[in-house]
Amino acid sequence: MAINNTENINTWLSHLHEETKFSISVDCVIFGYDEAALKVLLMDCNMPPYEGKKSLIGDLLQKQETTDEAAKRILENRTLLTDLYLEQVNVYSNPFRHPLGRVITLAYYSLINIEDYENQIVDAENKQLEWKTLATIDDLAFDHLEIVKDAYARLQRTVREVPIGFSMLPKKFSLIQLQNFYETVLDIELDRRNFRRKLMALGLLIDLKEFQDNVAHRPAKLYSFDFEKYKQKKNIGTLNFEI
Amino acid sequence: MAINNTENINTWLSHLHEETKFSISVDCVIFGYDEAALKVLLMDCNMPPYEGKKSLIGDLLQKQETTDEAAKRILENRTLLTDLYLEQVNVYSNPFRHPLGRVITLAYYSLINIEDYENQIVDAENKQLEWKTLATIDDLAFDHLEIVKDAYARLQRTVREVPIGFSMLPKKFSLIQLQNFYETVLDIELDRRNFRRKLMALGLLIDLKEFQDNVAHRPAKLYSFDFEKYKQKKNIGTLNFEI
DNA sequence: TTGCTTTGCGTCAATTTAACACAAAGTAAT
DNA sequence: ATTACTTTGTGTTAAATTGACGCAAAGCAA
Repeated sequence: MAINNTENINTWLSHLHEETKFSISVDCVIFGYDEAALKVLLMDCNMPPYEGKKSLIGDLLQKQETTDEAAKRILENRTLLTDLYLEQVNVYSNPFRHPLGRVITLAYYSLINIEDYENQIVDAENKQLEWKTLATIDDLAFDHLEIVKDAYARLQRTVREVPIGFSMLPKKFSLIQLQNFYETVLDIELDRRNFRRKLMALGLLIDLKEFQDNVAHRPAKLYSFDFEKYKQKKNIGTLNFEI
Repeated sequence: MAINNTENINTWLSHLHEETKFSISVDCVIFGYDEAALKVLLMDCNMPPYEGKKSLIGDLLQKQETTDEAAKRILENRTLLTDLYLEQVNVYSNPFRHPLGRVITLAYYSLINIEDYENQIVDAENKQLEWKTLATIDDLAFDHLEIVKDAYARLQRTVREVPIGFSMLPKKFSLIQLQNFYETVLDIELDRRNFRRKLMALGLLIDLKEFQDNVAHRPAKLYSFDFEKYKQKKNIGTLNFEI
C-alpha cells in the first residue's frame, strides 16, 4: 500500500515535467450595452499573421493566481472598474490556435455599463481600446471570433435566468430601456405591455419616483433594480426570474 | 509598426517560459443512472494526503491533444464506450488544490448508460472502479467534491433543455422510467399524467409496440427516442424541448 | 390650442399548466 | 377460476399564464 502510493506519486511527478506544461492565457469578452446595441471591447492585434485585426483583451495566467483572479486583474487593469460580473465560458485548446506556440486559453465574459467607462480604456501600449458592435464583428485574430460567439450564446442563456443585465444598464433606467436591452441581447421582439406586466410582477424593481427629462414626449418613470430583494427571494427559493 | 510587432512578440515569448507554464489535468465526472439513482464513477485515490478517499477519473493533458480529445481518451480508456456525451464544466485553478504542485484542472461531465457498462471499468492499476450514488458522496480527494457539485448543477440545467438524458437510459424505456429519471436528476416530483402528455406532445418518442415483461403488474409500453426527428426539428427551429 | 410622440395601463381570448379519479392489464394467491 | 393486488394508461376541468390589442395620459413643439 505504501509502495503503491510511492509508485503512484512517482508516476505523477514524472509526468509533471516540461513536456506536459502549457502556457495559459485568460481572454475576456467584455460586453457593453449602448445606444440599443450590444458591443464588445476589442484591442488591436499586432502579432503576425494577425496584424490589423482586432482581438480580445487577455493576458497570460501568472504563477500564483487563479484564473478568476487573472480575469479580474485583466478587467480591472483595462476598465478601472471593480466588482464586475465575470463568468467562465470555455477552454480553447487547439494546439495550433496560437502562432507563437501552444497557448491554451480560458475565456471569460463580463458585462459593463458603458456609461461608467468614459472612454478611459487603453491597452498595454496605451492605445485606446475600441467598442465594436457585436453584430458587425466578423473577423478577429486567433480563434477569438469563435470565443465571442460562444460567450454571446452563454450571455443569452444566462441573461434570461439571472438578472445580470442590470450591470450593463445605467443605475436608473426606464422600463423601455430595460425592454430594449432584452430585445437587443436576445434578438427578439417583446410586447411592451406584456413585458411591463411580467417585470412588475417580479417585484424586483424600485420605483424611484423620478422621470426622464429633456425628452420631446412623455417622460418615462425611472427604476432601479432591487438587488437586496433579489438575494432574499433567491435564498428563500421564491424566485422565478425568467424573461 | 514592424518594430512594434517585434517588440510585442518578444514580450510574449519572454512570457512563454517555464514560470508561466502549468500542468493541466482533465477530470471527468461520469454520471450513470441505475435503479432510480444517479451515480458517479469514482476511483480510489492513493495519493497523500488523500489516501483512502475516492477521486474522479482524470489524466494529464498531453502535448498534442485538445482538452476535448483528452476527455474523450480518458473516457474511452476507462469505459470502453465511444460516442459518449461530453460537456465542459469549469476550470479549477487554485494554486494549492493539488498536493504535488500546481495542477490546473478542467472538468468535463459525461453521461453513460450503466447497462452498457457491464462492470468492466478498471483504473490504470486494473482496480475496479466504483459507481457511487451521488446523494451519498460527501467527501472526495482534492477539490473533486466541488467539481461533482458543479457538474451536477450543470447537468440539471442542461437536461431540461437538451435531450441528453436518453444517453443514460436503456435504448428501450417506458414513460415511467423516463419520468423517474427526470424526477431523480431534477430532484422534483412530476405528475404522471401531465408528464406523459408533455412528452407525447413533443412527438420525439417512437412507440416500439413492445411491452415490458416479467413484471407483476400491467406491463408498460416501451419507447425509444427519435434522435433523427430531434435533429430535424432542431434545425428547422420547431423545437421546444423543455421538461 | 393642436398635433406629435412615447409612456402607461386594462381587457379578453388562447394557451398552458396543475390537480385530480377511474378503468385496464397483467401477476399472484386462494 | 375467482379475487386481490399492483402498476399502467387516459380525460376533464379549473386556474394561471401568455399573447394580442386599443386607448388615454404626459410632455414638447409648432
